Amino acid sequence: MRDDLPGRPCSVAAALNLVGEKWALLAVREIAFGNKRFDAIARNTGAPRDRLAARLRALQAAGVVARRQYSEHPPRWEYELTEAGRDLRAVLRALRAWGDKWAVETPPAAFVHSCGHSDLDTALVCRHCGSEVDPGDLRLRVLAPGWTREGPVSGSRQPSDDTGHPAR
Amino acid sequence: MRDDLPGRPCSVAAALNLVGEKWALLAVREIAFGNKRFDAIARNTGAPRDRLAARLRALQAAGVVARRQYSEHPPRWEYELTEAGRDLRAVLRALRAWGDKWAVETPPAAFVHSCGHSDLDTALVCRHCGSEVDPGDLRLRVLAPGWTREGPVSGSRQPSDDTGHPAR
DNA sequence: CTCATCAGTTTGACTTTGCAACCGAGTAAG
DNA sequence: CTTACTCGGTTGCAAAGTCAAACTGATGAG
Repeated sequence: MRDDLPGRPCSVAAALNLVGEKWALLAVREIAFGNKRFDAIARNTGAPRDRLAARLRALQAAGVVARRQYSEHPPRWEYELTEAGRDLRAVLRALRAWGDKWAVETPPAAFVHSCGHSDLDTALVCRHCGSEVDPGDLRLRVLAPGWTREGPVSGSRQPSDDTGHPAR
Repeated sequence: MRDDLPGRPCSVAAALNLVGEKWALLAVREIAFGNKRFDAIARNTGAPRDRLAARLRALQAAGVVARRQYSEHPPRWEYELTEAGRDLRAVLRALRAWGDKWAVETPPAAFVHSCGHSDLDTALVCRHCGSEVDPGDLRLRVLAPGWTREGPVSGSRQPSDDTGHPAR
């Protein structure tokens, strides 16, 4: 949507630009739980109703949720996740795992995998070599022109420094 | 830290309470990249310096980053990730994957796994049964008393409704 | 002496948020 | 018919958060 984000060009920043506002991910959480109606989302997230209305509109514009009328005569709407919204469940899983470990004493909810074990415990596996991924085995490659891992190349101005003469 | 969060008791909400403020995760991203100094973080995230200072203090209080003096005489500090901060890289990976797919045209950065392939592609595998986890195979179990997947049990007041007589 | 670096803080304008009340369409009870 | 209630929001306003730019203060380089 917006490309004029400050700082390093980054998918994380771009993602947060769409779903990083307060209450946005919690609204997605509730819809993913199957609570699709405005009142239920407001009650279960605790978000102020006006903020929630604004967030749901933004999420709709970002293509994360869709608004659907499920009753004509008492005019009623519900929100559902688009494919992009369903993909956000991976982000919610990561946040839940981190929060279970570092932000709460005892987990207020848990996932059960169909294999039967009552507590989901997962490993991240590289599809190419089949081995579990250790964060230390990852090397970042910066593809954005004018940027390195350390920052912008030697103080050059990013926006439209196409004058040809060296910066500074 | 804070338990008086509004809405459903949830590790996702608790996690966002600690790292969900604007710029917090981008600061963690930069520190994870090895850019530990205040100026580098400010430049590479684009965050206003006052906000960044506030976020770094909050992250320090949350135990996500640590502030270390690396030079005495020109008094200089650097930030580094604690174990909790390093665990946040999983959240950043999930956000990056989502952003790569849904928030940008072409990824501005990519991870290379030590196995040699230039683009990281991972699968989530259940440690118990060894098979890849399909989000549809997950069932949520709500453990928090007084709450179900749908919301609080029949309109009962959450805080200290231990009177014994039914609500409403 | 002057300029630059680093790590912030201060200032003042602006934007977002939270809260409570309200609204309108429709349903339900008396 | 009147009153009350549900759903899905909107409105008004004060408080809180955010922004960009300038400033501070310690130090070191030329």
